[in-house]
Amino acid sequence: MNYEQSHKLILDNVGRFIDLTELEKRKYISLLTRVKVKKKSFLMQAGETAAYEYFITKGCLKVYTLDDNGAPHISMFAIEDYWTGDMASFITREPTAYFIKATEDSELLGISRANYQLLFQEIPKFERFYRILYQRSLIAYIKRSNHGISLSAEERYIVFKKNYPNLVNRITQKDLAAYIGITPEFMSKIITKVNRM
Amino acid sequence: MNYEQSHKLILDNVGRFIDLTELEKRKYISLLTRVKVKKKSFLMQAGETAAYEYFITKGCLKVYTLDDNGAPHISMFAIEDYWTGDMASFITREPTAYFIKATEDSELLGISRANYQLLFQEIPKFERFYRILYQRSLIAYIKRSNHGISLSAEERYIVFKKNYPNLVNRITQKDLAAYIGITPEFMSKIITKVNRM
DNA sequence: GAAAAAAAATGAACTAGTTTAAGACTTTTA
DNA sequence: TAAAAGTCTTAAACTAGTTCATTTTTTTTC
Repeated sequence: MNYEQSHKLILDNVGRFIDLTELEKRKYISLLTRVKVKKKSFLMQAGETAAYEYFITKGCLKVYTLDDNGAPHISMFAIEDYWTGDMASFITREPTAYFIKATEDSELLGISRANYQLLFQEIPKFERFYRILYQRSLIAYIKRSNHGISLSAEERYIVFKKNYPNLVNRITQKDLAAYIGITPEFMSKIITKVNRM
Repeated sequence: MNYEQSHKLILDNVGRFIDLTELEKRKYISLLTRVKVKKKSFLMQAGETAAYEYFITKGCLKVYTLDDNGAPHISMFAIEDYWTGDMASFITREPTAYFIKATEDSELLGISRANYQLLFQEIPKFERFYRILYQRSLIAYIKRSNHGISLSAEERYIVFKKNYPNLVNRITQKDLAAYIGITPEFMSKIITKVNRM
């Protein structure tokens, strides 16, 4: 994927909520850093401070923590046209607890902490963009945090499959289990059962 | 609680992220509606469209859904100095799935959908206020949605008690169970066990 | 302040999800 | 392209959390 294509993708994404002039578009693009991550390599590791927030132009990554027993808990899969990073660490500068690892060869556009602040000074419209982006993410997370607590594992799997039908085929069952919050063994049973229905 | 006190509370809350002139403060206050809710009565019920977003100046409310079996799942407790409502319904105008019920006599300041939009036109600084408010809420919800999936009920209780030490004594064990995502019977066992430790 | 209603505690029988282990299948790497 | 490493499946024994039923304690209401 070339520069022009990836810039078009991010400008389209931003364009859903705010209108930018040509000059503003060029200014915005100039604040972004292009990043490539090979499959199985890390974009971020626990202990680091998150220096960037990322927009994915190609590929797929998993964002996860390791619990006290060393078991992974995936908090999101990030694919093309999605944003990722650890916002808590990005904002507070405290070390992150997350790993972000590419599950496919991926390409991203990153914005550094300094440029993120600069962006609001130079193009205040971006306060609105992020206000709306965070508002929508919040709605999605409120739903997910309720589902996590009130649905059974089987129901969580059915909801995930319905919401992200394409993603199911791009990730391993093991990773899906770490996202749903169950063991790979039980994930295998659920999939067998649900497909039989 | 009189008008002046409740206005001071909300202006202090807003003042954490943006600075307003006296004129802007008066303008903002003029866009708000004062609401009182008696203990056990509803601020919102499933099926309605959320017409307001609320700031609580006094009291405590629970935000919950009822599942297919009629069992309640509490998604948040809202107390003084917190914001509540159903943002999804407020934004999309779709009917809400939530009930919001006062667990104590409560007082709130509401902003209507029309005034919320007007606010951004009249005082664009509020894009920034909400950008930061939503960003922080998002960080909290990401954490909660991960905890819901990766921690045991006992751990979720310990985390809740640590994060909201005062709230624990203001709500019933039954409501806490509906928040933690377990039965009241198991909640009772966990509390007995944790207090024994 | 007595009666009624709701919340909390306890226990026994049950179910959803875990653990451990082993074999079959797939993907990666040299 | 063979070997190694990782993923998926299956099954038996286990644990966290549920369900149902009963009693005690606390709160609400008139």
